[in-house]
Amino acid sequence: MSERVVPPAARRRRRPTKQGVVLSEELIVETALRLIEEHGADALSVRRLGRALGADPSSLYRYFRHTDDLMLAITDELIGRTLSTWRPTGDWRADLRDLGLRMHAGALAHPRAAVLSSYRVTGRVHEIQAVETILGVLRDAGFPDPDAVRIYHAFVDQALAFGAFDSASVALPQAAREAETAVWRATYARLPADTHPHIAATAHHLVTDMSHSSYPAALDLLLSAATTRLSQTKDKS
Amino acid sequence: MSERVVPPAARRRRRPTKQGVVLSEELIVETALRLIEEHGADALSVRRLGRALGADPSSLYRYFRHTDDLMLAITDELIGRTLSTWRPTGDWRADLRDLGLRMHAGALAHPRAAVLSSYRVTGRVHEIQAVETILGVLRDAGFPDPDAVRIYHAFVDQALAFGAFDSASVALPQAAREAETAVWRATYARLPADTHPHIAATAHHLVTDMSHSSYPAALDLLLSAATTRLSQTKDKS
DNA sequence: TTAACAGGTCAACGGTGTTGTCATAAGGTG
DNA sequence: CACCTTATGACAACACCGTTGACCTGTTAA
Repeated sequence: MSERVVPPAARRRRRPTKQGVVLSEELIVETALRLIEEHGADALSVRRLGRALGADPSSLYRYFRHTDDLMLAITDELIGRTLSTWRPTGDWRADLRDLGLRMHAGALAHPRAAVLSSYRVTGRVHEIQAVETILGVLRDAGFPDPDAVRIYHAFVDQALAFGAFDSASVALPQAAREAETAVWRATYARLPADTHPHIAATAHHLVTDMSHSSYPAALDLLLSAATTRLSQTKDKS
Repeated sequence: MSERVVPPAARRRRRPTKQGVVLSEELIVETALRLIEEHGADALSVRRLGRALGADPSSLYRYFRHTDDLMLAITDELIGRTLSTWRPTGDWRADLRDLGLRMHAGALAHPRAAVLSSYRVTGRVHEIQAVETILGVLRDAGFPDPDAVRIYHAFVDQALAFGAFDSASVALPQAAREAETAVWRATYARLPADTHPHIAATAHHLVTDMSHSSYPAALDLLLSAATTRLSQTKDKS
């Protein structure tokens, strides 16, 4: 029992399950994603996944050591989908802006999966490819290695963190989501100026601004700070 | 059974449990927090909490409708603690930096609660107080209202998003957490330079940098971009 | 042709949140 | 003081969960 998972390359004996399904890593990941999107993050359990696949739950342990392994495979699949259509143009700032917005949009397209997976380090192919590409964009732009790594880290984490953060709102039950947007109109917009002068003075801006994601603004702030830093670096040399 | 939770004000008959403990909402929240701190994030379950309190698990349902209710009560307690000791000094940039770091640290101190609650808008007193204060800091610094709101939004969401993001790693089962840090050493640091030149060139920086939170760096980038914007605004007037 | 074994199934273990039911002691009332 | 109401704790049960050891069988390579 010490090792029941066989590397994908060595898989050959593809016996169908009792219900006639031929399992594979891809099929399992695909089905898991569908399950999450259709029935919520809580719907993902080994038993339910087995049922959805037409296989005994324990069969899945031939493909994944534990649930966490499966989660990582799902995550990597999502990273791959996000990057598959992105191509850097040579303008580092525009490229990173585009990529950041894509990552954010990608998370929002699969909010329930994003909430579970955004913070994981997979060490799988798609992730490695992404790291290499982004680092390349920054180093080619002229950032010294320590800056490149620091900005890479902040950039990626910001995109992932906001992706998960905004996904969490989207994944909320509809009633709860509506209740939260109502708070800005019903509570904040009605605070009297004598007790809460700053909120009262900006109430109009708050109501319109708080209903959107702040990620684009945060991303632009990060990129403009990076631009400033790069020009300072070039002045010195 | 439609309503087994009695509002705190109406509680009078404080009968002790079999083991002699007198339950209360405060005691339960306190014990839950202690449990998380002492035995890790996974240690919080209704059954374990009941055991720690010396009460039957089902007794807790007299105080909280479900575990999520308990989670929110814990979160509310934490928000209060985080803000209670912070006082703005008049230096807007230093004040926001301090507050951001406090919010982030507060989340990390109770990761399991942070993950579940960071993205919620409560509209309660502590939250309103925080909004008013932060907006005041920005407007007093000289930011025009639209900028103040935009920067406020980005600042708060970034602190909360990174708080939840970094908490998620901390809340991971220990084995998974160790596996992730190992990935940087075992996988990324060993990629050959001919296939992954940028990773290979910065491997040393990656290994040291990726094991820390990037929030302080992201926070500084945001604040320095805001500073630049403020000076541009002042030039025009 | 046959032997090895990958990959499926089955049953079980110890955990989880949650609820219906019951017992009882606390507290108000006369 | 005695009585009645009921808040609140305890118990048992339900339906799940992830995971594993043992078993069985069809596929494949020799």
